Amino acid sequence: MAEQGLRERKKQATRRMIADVATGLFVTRGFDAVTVAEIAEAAGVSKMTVFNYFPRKEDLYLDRHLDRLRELEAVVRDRPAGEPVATAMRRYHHELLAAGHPLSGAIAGVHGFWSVLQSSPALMSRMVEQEHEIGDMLAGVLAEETGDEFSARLVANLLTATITTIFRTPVGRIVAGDDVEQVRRDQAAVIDRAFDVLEQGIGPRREPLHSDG
Amino acid sequence: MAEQGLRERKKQATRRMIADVATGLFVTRGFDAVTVAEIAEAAGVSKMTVFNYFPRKEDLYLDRHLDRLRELEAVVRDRPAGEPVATAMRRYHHELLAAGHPLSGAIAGVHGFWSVLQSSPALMSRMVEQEHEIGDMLAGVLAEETGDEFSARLVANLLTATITTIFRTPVGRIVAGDDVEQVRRDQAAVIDRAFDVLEQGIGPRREPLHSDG
DNA sequence: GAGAATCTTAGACCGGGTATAAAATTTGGT
DNA sequence: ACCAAATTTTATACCCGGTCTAAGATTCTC
Repeated sequence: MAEQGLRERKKQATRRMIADVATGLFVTRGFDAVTVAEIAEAAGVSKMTVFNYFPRKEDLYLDRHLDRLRELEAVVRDRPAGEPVATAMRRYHHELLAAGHPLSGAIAGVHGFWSVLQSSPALMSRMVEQEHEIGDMLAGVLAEETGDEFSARLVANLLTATITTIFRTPVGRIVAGDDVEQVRRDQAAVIDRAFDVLEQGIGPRREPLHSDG
Repeated sequence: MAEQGLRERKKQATRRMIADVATGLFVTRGFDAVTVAEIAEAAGVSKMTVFNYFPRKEDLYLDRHLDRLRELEAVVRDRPAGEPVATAMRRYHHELLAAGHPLSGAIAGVHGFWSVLQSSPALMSRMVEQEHEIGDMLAGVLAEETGDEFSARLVANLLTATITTIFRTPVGRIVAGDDVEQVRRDQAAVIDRAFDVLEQGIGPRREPLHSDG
């Protein structure tokens, strides 16, 4: 997989070049105001070639999805034996945050990224679809582990809801104008509160096991 | 709101007529194979008029969404004071099931409905969007009640995930060929299991407070 | 270097969706 | 019952995303 031929290397380069050109146009003029024909021309390539690499226009902007999907899959698959999924996911999100990763949502750059996203319903819709794909992936992995199709689906959907909430909360605050540093500091608590609710449920809080109140 | 003029009554009739004609064409020939121009012609109306009533083609098929949204909102808003949201939602879904309502998902008709839905990515995508709108509505109502924006969002997303799981589980089974009566009998347990997980979380099961076996 | 396999291209084409301005219809007042 | 204003419907032209096709260019394999 390391030693690729010239053809494969050219393809990867072309793919990245097209996505970069497109993203540049999107951030300066907005998603809807840029046509695929324009992108093709600016990238020195034909319209068909653009669609060759990116089946939908939206994929030109949301091209990191596959990487993220695979990473989340690895988080679940490679967790220590016996560890609950939620625990692994919680740890992973704390790591993302500590590393200042864009997907933590608590970073200055999200402003530009998100404003383009928000400006186009098609783009938002595609992102929701991608979140849904994450849910499908999780459901598949969990079903493999436990054999219980229904529980897997349920837990996967709850997990996905938690993850998207964790991501969108800081993004929303930063777009709303909150101080990025402050958002970043708060984010660890956001992660923990979200996973606490996921693990313990939204029902009325139960008294501790050996009640002494 | 009861006594409408002639104009308003005609509009409602036209709207329903167009949706019915469209649905008829969709179920016999598939969503993608029917063009909006065809629908307009079959309904004896111009293409522009179709788009006047239904902004997107997908809305011609998923035209019950607004009703459902308002009903779910009423479930939350009109629940007895002090009752947890999850309790109200659980009760509502049991009622849907007992009434044999299509939105319970456990009814013979879903087969046709769902196969059309599945045949078109655009339709599926639109439905996911609608589920998302339910989440937004719930988040809004809960935020009004508690004032805690973040918790509201989180709970709303978890609730939405639960609801969609409850709906899709029987639909999936019926489409897969399971006996409808059996699915219907199982559905009450599905609802309870789902809400139990929502209320108590996916974490390791805590021992009951005063264990009595 | 030849031929097979693959990638790119031009160009025509389809269908969803919008814009515009004119024609038809309902409304309310008299 | 008629007229004028408001609203709805219509025809038409148009844009853009996306697909199809067949031919041309490039890379691979032997």
